[in-house]
Amino acid sequence: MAEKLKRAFFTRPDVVQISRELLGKVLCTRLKDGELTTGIIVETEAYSGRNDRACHANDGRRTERTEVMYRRGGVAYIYLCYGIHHLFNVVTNENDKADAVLIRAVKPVDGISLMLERRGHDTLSPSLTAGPGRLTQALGIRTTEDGTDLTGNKIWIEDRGTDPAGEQITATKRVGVDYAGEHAERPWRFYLEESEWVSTK
DNA sequence: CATTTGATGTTCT
DNA sequence: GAACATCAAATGC
Repeated sequence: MAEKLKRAFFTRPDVVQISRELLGKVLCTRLKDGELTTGIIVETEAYSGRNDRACHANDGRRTERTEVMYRRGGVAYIYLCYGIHHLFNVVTNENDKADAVLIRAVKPVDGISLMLERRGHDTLSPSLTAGPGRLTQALGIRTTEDGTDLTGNKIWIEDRGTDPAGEQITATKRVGVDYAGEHAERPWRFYLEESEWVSTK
């Protein structure tokens, strides 16, 4: 039943559509300790490398940090936010088209005890994985995994047949990008309306 | 409760 | 120096 998403899913050109389709998919990690941790994606945001001032790689901006966004879809773009938080993005589109989807929240599924340990929590609550900096800590994702191939066996995404119905999906403006002017108003953030595991509503 | 503040790497001014 | 795709702890009602 569970099927790992293949390269062709990520190399498609419409990052906004991919962002919507990632809701209900399962983000999985099996890192150094060898233990599986997973969560259902409940909140995403789309960023386009062209004509989107909210995107780090907008209009061909190339730095050491943004270089992986220019690679072929299906790799991880992980960067340090505010010097503290490791934020995980899925790179999409073809080579030199710097699009990406930020994963903002997941609902824990497998390896919950390890996720609690990584976060220093005693009990299960939305603060475990609701938020882009929180879910990466719970899943053990760090900037050292930047550029990881998502068709490999360290970080990947599965379709377990848990896709939401269209009416469960809410589209709003993206969080924390007011500096992007009119582009900040685009409804490029998607989340599952009835989920408790969304960062903010 | 709500609001403020401290943490701090990368990028731009 | 300042700003930033954030979070948790402290402070103020």
